[in-house]
Formats: sequence, structure tokens, C-alpha cells
Amino acid sequence: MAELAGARDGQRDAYGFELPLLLFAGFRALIDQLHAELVRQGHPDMRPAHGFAMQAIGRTGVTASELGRRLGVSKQAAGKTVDRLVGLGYVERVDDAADARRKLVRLTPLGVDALRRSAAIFEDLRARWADTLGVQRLRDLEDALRTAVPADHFRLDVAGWFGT
Amino acid sequence: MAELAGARDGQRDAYGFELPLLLFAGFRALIDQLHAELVRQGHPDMRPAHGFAMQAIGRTGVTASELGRRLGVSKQAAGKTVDRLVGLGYVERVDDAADARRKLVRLTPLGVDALRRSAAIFEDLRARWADTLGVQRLRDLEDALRTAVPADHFRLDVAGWFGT
DNA sequence: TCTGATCGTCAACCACGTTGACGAGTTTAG
DNA sequence: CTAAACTCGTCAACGTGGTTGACGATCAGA
Repeated sequence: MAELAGARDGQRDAYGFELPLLLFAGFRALIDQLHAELVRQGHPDMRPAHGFAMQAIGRTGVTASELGRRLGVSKQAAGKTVDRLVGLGYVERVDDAADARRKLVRLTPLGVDALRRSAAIFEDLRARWADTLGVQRLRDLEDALRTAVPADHFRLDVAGWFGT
Repeated sequence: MAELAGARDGQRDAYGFELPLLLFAGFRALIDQLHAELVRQGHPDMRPAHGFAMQAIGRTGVTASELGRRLGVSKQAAGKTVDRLVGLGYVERVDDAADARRKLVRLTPLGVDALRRSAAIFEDLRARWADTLGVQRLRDLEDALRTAVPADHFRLDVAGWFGT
């Protein structure tokens, strides 16, 4: 099955893998459902990395270097992500009048729309979890994660944990 | 900061992103710490995908096609992962006497060692979470995730949620 | 025995990350 | 005020992990 060997049965040796797998599966379930819905809402080409990057860009815009810092990746990697977002029409690059080196990356109206929809869909999915788990259990889950996860792991280097 | 914009503050619009981010950050924290420890224990070249793939290969071994199925990726992608694992000495390919098309992918002793250590380290990290959260809260967290996550999202397509 | 499925692999491609280098522009020190 | 130091964006080369399509070899069933 698609079910990971040993992930959900009692198989010894694999036991330790369950907690990370549960966390990843939860993340993945949300992401998959988000994008299924985004396709329906007119954003078929958006990828998981895009939403997080655009969220890091924010309403005011950032430079590519700053984006890299926020995402925990190199400025070159951030630059490539911006290239793709520009290609999709989600962001634009504007020259900075005050500093000729810099180029401000700003959300386009289409980008703002995608971001707004993503947040709304995520809230919807969270509500579905609340239905399944109960409001209190969901809140406990979030509290527990906030407690357990060191702050320096809140990075968006979303594929980077593969990287060199 | 490396902290994701809006991830942990009250910033509106970004609110919906918190739950997925918490899950991913938890996953990532475990993976990062696992690999930091694996480096210390003599497995500096192991990458996150390797442990999951080897876990899917298991003690008995599998074919590349079957590995792809277990991981939720194409047989070609599974084949490439096997190539890398072979290169690192973690697995070997053996001809199947009963079926000349097939090549069994089996863990080498080094691979078994890496897998055993990974499981042990994960259990250790889980124990650390238990210290922080309390045994019951950790159990609740796991139970909640098991409840909330649909079974078909237990896939190891670990980078695949980027993929086309 | 022929037909159809499956196995592994090759080739081309894409997304996302890395490091190193570099010209251009800005800031800071002397 | 100039020289050194830093920062910005970009180019190039490369690695990892994924995709699809194709193809020869092998196996299983009518």
C-alpha cells in the first residue's frame, strides 16, 4: 500500500519512525488538500513552496536577499523562487529608487489573491480538523507542538532539508 | 530571523499557515536532530530520504518497483534512490534466481546499522519530547494526528509534494 | 505459442537547493 | 574625499529528488 512499511503497525525496529511520519503526514495532508482546492479556485500552477514564499514576501515586499534570510535559504535560491513566481504572475520586481542595487519583490494582485485564498483554505482545513478532533484537542495539539519545537526550526527551507 | 514571517506572531492573513507550519517544523526538528546525531555516529553522508527508503526496503529486501510503490513514487525515482544508496554502501542489488527481470535490493550490514541507529535516535528524540511535554500530552499528540490524518497521506514521497 | 503485464534502465526534463565568483552600488573609516 | 569593506543581484556549475515516455528482456496465462 501507500502506507509506509511499519509506520502504522507494531513492527519493531521501525517504531522510532512513527512520530516524524505522523508529523509529516499531517503536514502533507494539509498541503495536498490546500492545492487540490487551489486548483479548483483558479490557481492550478501554484506549488507548495510558492505559498510559503509569498507569505514571507508579505504585503510590503522584500528584496531577494531578505527573502532568502526569512526562508532560511541562500539569496540565489530565493532569487530562483522569485523568478518562478514572476513567471506565474504572482510577484513583480521593482527597482528601488533609494538603492540602485536593490530590487523590491512585491506581490501582484494575483499573488495577493492566491495568498488570501491559501490562508482561507488553511483555516477551513483547520476547522475540519477541529470537527474531527474537537476544538480542545486541536488546541492541545498546537500547544504541544509550539512547546516541543525549538524556535530555530521555524524555517521555510521547505525542500532544504534534502539539500547539501 | 529565521522565524517565518507571521508564523508565530498574531499577524492576520497569515494565520491559516500556522498549523501546517507547526507540523512541518516538528518534523524538520526531528529530522535535523537525527542527522546531526547520525553524523556523530559515523553516518555523515546519510540524507533524510535514505532512512525512509531503507526503512521501506526492510530486512527482507524489495525490488525497485515495489520500493517505488511503498514510497509513492515512480519506479524510476526509486531506482535512482537505490543507485545513491548503493553508492554509499547502504544497500546492494542481487539477481533474483526465480525471475530474471527482478533485482532484489537488500540492506548491507552498514545499511542495517544506519537504520538501527536511526530508529534508536528517533526513540531518543521522542523521549526528549516526552520530557518536555509529559508522556500523556505526547501520547495525545500522536493520537490526535493518527485520528486527523487520512490513511492515504501516509506516503513517503518525501520531496514529491513539490513534484509535478 | 502468442499476448499482455512487469522489471529494470535510459533519456530528457523540471523544481529546488548549494557554492563560488563577479560587477555594480553603498557605507564606513581614515 | 578617497579607499576599503560590505551588500545586492545574477551567472555558472552542480547535486538531489522527482516526472514521463520508451524500450528490450522476461514471465504468466489463454
